[in-house]
Amino acid sequence: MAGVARSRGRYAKTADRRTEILAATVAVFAESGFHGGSIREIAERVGISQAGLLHHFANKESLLEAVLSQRDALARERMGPQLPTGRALLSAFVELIAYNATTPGLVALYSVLSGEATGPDHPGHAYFRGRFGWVLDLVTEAIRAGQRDGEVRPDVDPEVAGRTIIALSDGLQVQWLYEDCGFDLAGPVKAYVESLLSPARR
Amino acid sequence: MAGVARSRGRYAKTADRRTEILAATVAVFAESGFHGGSIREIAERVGISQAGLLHHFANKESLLEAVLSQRDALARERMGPQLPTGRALLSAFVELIAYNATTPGLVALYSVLSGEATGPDHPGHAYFRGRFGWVLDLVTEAIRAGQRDGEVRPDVDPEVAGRTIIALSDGLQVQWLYEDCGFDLAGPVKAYVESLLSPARR
DNA sequence: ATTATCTATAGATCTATAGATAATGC
DNA sequence: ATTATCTATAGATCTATAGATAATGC
Repeated sequence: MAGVARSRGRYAKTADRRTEILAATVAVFAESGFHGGSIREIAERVGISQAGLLHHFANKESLLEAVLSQRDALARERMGPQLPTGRALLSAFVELIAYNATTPGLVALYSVLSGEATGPDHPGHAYFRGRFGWVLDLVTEAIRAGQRDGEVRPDVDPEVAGRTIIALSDGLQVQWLYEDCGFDLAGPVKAYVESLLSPARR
Repeated sequence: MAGVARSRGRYAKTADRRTEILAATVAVFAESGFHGGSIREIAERVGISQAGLLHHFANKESLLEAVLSQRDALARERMGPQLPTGRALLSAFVELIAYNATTPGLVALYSVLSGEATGPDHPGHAYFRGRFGWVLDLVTEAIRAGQRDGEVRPDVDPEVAGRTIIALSDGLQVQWLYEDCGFDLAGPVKAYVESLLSPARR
């Protein structure tokens, strides 16, 4: 369409500013949740005014979306371009939990928001619902593949074991936060995953 | 002390009113969390004014305390006066999860609040921290007792397995809420607990 | 006479916008 | 000239209190 002004684009410092804002958002939502945390608090930590922050993110929900998709991008980056399956995916899952233990802030963000967003009216509800769906499919399918290849014991129910791995990981992270990161987060997940493997392959 | 007026006590209807208020509080906190839910919303569901509600509970934190201790009282009532140990306690734990599946509102209350209260400044933080502590002790000790009696496999690490049972239960409840109660909540817990038992005793 | 409940409101947030000023970069 | 940031503030909550009225029960 004619008449649509082309914008000059963001200044050089903007990318860093947005990164600072997202880091503060993670911290505030991780401590207080979406409802409990305020834009003002986030702005204060960044050292700018609340209105200044809203120049970069239109509203509170944009902050939530940005913080959730940033977390996904980071995880995807860690996992590489294509996901493994079978036993290799289960190992990658365990390693991801071990990696999570190095970023307690992100663990808190995930635990607080996934609990808070359980209600259907929460702005993060659809995100987590979708996430639980595809993660379960991914893990369940990996177990099936592992069974076809003889890596995973044939008497394992793929869906039950898939749910167990995910629930165990999520539940442990909450425990870990209440215990001030005082135990090996990945240990129990590793132990459970190993119990699924065929004896010969362990 | 002299001069302390003795109060007449509550009216007959008060107990019921308080029960109604607590039921609405469970529903509201379960949907929106402590920060996201408002006293006004609770009062509205009961059909009284907000100030009328605050005649029965001094403030928002009192509502939280009341709702948490009510949940504990209910669980204690279900478990009976003295707790079992060993294999019997593990079975009781599985049955408790199966019972939880009949009260989705309480499951949501617990999941939302335990996630939200992960931050040390949340008014429910101390409660959940304490709760995670004693539940872990209880389950870990039961596994040790089970091993002494030959009910539980000797190669099981009691603390790791204890954490696993608790994390699995908590994580499953969150999954279950996102999937609209669409799977057998206790199933995976039962399967895991059985995997801990000595082969001869299964 | 005491408890239960209501209306009204103070005081504290909190989100988001309007409009002005400062900084950046074509 | 456009972007970034600020101050000021509107408008919507939300919690909790003050003080009045209605209901209950000694």
